[in-house]
Amino acid sequence: MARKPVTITDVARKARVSVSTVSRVINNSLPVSETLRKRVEKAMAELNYQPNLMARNLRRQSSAMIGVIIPNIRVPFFAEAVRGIEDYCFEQGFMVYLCNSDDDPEKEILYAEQLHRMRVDGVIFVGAWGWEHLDHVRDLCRNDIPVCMINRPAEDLPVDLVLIDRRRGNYLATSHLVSLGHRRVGCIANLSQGGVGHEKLRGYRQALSEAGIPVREDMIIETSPFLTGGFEAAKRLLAIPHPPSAIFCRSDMLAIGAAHAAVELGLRIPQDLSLVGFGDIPFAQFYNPPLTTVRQPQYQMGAKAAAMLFERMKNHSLPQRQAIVEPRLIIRATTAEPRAPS
Amino acid sequence: MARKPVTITDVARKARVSVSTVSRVINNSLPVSETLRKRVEKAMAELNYQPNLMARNLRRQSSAMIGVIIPNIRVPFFAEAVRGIEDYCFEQGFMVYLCNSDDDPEKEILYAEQLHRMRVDGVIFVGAWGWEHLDHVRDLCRNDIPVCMINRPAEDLPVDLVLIDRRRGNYLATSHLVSLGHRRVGCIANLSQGGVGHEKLRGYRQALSEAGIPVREDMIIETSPFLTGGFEAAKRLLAIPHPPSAIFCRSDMLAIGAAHAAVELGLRIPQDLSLVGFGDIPFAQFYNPPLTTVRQPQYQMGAKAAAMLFERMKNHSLPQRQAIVEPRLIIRATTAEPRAPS
DNA sequence: AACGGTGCTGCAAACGTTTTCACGATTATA
DNA sequence: TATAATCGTGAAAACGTTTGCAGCACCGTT
Repeated sequence: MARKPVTITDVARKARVSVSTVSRVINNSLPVSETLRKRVEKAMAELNYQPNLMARNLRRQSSAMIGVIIPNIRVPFFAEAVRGIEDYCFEQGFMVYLCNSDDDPEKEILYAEQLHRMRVDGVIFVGAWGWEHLDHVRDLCRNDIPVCMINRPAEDLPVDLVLIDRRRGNYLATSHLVSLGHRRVGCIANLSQGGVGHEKLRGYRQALSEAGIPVREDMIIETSPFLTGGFEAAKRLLAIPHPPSAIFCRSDMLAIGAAHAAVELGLRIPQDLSLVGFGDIPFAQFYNPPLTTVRQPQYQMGAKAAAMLFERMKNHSLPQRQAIVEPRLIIRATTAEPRAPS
Repeated sequence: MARKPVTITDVARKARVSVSTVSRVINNSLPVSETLRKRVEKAMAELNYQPNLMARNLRRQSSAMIGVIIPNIRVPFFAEAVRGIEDYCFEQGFMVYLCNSDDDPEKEILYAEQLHRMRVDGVIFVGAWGWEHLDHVRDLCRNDIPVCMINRPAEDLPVDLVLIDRRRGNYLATSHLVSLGHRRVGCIANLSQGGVGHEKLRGYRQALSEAGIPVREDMIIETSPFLTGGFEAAKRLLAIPHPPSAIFCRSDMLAIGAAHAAVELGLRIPQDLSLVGFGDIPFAQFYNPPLTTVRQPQYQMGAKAAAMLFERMKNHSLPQRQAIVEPRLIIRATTAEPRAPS
């Protein structure tokens, strides 16, 4: 029962060498004779010594740790991206500190500060929240902490960006629906993606316009980014007279929520209602029927972000860089021609 | 552009006081006159000072941080439990350090060591892996680091346990199926739950026995804990002559994978095949058709574990304690009477 | 035989905090 | 009026590492 944690000094004493020597064999930073090395290793093993990282990092002025701020780990997209980041960092011998902001700017700011206090070597923000709240990011930059963002704008700050071409994704999804013959296609978007104004849903609007279909604003609904959000939005959408025969949902979670609503209303998918999601989360393929969706290479985006962050950690004075990844339409079984072509 | 991070000394100099005074206003540990306090606060704000946690923790000999080791954040059950832990810790002003072991004992050991090196104030293990690999846990105990485990045995170590009554859950699920009239009830379990030997699936076996149905070992399949695992297992199960008319899956992920296999085989759910899962993850309710399952209060289990850990942190010499939570059967739409009663 | 490497080693100074201790000034008590 | 308690403050010693510097022994040159 070790009451007091064992320190490097204990090891040194036990091995009858100086602490410097112990330190050197731990990090093998400088050569040390075979005899002493053996003695030290033996002592470390016997004492079950684990170096104190707080002390080491304090001295080294670096934490070998990066912070990741996400809205919510429960959302599969974020979980996936996090794994991409993590796996990359793990290979580099870095650890990642994960923070759930719950889509709450207050919490995000709090965590950003906390990461600063921990003196992490870099921070990755993923998704949600937009340009309104950048002060805390600016603070990080001012303190020379490298930052990278996934799917999130950052004005002119010297931070790296990994983005999916959302407009193209929206376009792909919508034009798939109109090419099937749909004329009334609705859209469900979540609020936290920074507004739904004209320039935001451009891909959707463009696909409709190209087909000569006027955009109906009452068929565009904003909602919360969860299953229930999609559920409620779809209920509303399907309640209007001459409801849409197809709905494009800006995330798979929303699409699945919407599907649930449709089934509850006695509609069959895809015969009575076509649905396309966004993301291609693991569940999408296994949904019944399997979900047509726009694939977003989440894991890769995470890994890419980590890679860019590391580059910036090596050279702090890089200008802003962007990596834009291409979405891909995955046609499965929730889309079909409309029943009675309208 | 602050090249060198600002320290407490900088603040002290700027406010023309000693570092001790600054420290005291930060933590308000001791009274300090109004004038000085004002000066210090002003200086801190102007310099955008953030205390260095590595230094503080080193000095304080505590990190205000706990570690959580889970198999995989992508599995909704774990994500949910993590949130329970996190929210509790957040209230207590603690941070949590999250580690994905990927069900790899090597990685788990590595992370346990890392947490030890970081001198976290406690560790929570959740799920997976069993009694074979407890050495690293034992190490933590020996070094007086409090430990709590969720859904995982721990022999006689002085660690707290939060368990769901799995046997009862299995029993509930299976007897629901037999009470509907099913006589050929299969079972899909994941490997990592520590063997499937006789005592392990007791609830399932008991429910069958009570109904006078012999247990058929060829209708019990072990597989990987992912969607694909359930998919493949179900394919095998449904390929045997006189296949089961109902399958109990020991997790919702498995059940959804299995459902996918059934649909692919042209079977309708629940008419041709009844399915019950375990966990009641958020998706279960939104699956099509909504999944009958055994609810496991994941979030609460996480929160409970955190609470027990904190108690142990206050008093390190507690004996082992257990909290056992009750499962509940949630009947939805994937279970029905068998088509042709067999 | 004196000299410049070279290879290991230990001493001691950081790293940025918190906290014990002592000290002077003020106020309360005898 | 002396003495004791109280209050606010600063100096300095930790906390457990890493690392620059210096020393010492040994080696191979001149």
